[in-house]
Amino acid sequence: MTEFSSIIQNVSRFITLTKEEEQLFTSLLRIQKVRKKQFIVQPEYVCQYRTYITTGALRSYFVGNDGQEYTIALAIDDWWISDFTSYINQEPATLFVEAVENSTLIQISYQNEQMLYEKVPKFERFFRIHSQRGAAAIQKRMLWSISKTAEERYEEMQKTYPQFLQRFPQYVIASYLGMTTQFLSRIRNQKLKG
Amino acid sequence: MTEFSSIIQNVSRFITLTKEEEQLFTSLLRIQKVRKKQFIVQPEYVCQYRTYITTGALRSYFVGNDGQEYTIALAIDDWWISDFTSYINQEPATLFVEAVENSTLIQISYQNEQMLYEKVPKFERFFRIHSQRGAAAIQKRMLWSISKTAEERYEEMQKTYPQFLQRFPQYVIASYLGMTTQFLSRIRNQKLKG
DNA sequence: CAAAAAAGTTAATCCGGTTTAACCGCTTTT
DNA sequence: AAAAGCGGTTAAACCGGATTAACTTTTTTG
Repeated sequence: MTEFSSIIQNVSRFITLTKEEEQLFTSLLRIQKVRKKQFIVQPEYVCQYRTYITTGALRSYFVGNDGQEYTIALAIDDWWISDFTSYINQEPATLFVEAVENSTLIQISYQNEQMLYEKVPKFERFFRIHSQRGAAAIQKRMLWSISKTAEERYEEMQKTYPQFLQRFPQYVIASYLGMTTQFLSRIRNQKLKG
Repeated sequence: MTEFSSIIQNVSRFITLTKEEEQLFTSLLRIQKVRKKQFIVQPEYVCQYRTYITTGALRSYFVGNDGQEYTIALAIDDWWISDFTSYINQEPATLFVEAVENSTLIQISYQNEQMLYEKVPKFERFFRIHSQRGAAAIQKRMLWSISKTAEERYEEMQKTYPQFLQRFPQYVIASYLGMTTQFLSRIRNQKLKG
């Protein structure tokens, strides 16, 4: 039972590791504590790490020319987060990734990930499956964002990720769901009444 | 120079294959010709194949309860397409995948793909990178769909994939861009004027 | 603990894009 | 060659959700 047991469990959903492989893997990781409101990725800097959340809550978001925030991803305990586009292409980020709560993270650097693939090729499989699932999730979200009303999107979130509604402030939820805080407030209110 | 040379080139962007590996790979593929308007995936049937387009044009789309079509993906020569969610989880599809032109496809079945991973683990890497890029592309599209106006989305498409505007009919483009054909028509018209 | 800043609510007004509907080519079918 | 069907255009009426703005509540900070 170490500080790495949760990430090893997470990885073990898709691949099986020997003790030696586990050790090699964890030797390439670093533990990072961040405080609420701290950024781990900022636009124009290359995203250096793939990040796993041991405990806490983070979000990634984009800021448009008009200053409006668009939340791309929400993540809590046992989820992964990053500006993946920046990370995989090792190019400047376009997103912020910000801690919404004080959090404990486990990170792997791009260099170490490449080394990991060489030494334990199984991880190609892990991240393949992980990326495929991620792509499916984003696609579903896109489909919802273009085909459902604001109210339906809110209801879906209530049903699928009720924990998120507790842990993220309203303005974050609203920007994740693609609506204004005012409109979200109206929806919540008329659901209480109606 | 075989019927498989284009797919091998495509795969060789990310991994290097020996002659034997190439042969093993192509032995697991099948070639499929489809005519315009034919479906290769339909809702409720499990998507059996990952599909590479040698030549032609296809699209995947979702039909809402109201009967409205939402185009998820457009693909032409040298692109991959599927209902990936259905394929990777081997669960019933929610999308249609339809040929927009007479097309020549190369397909790998789910079973054969698993066998390929066993015999040539490099393909884990290929599909990892492929999925990561796919996820990045969908994410960008989602960001555009929530943060840009209909006109900006059309202009972006004009800039990024001008070929698509030639090969897909207007109503497909409109549903890909998340607007009505009427509104797309208006945009195109007022851009001509001025 | 007070003051200031951030988060959330409520309501009036406004607008980007949909809906509805009529019409015009072009293909396809018979 | 007529009929039918599909893809595309145009325009009026309409609506979901944004904008603006004033206010209340909660959280953060000195």
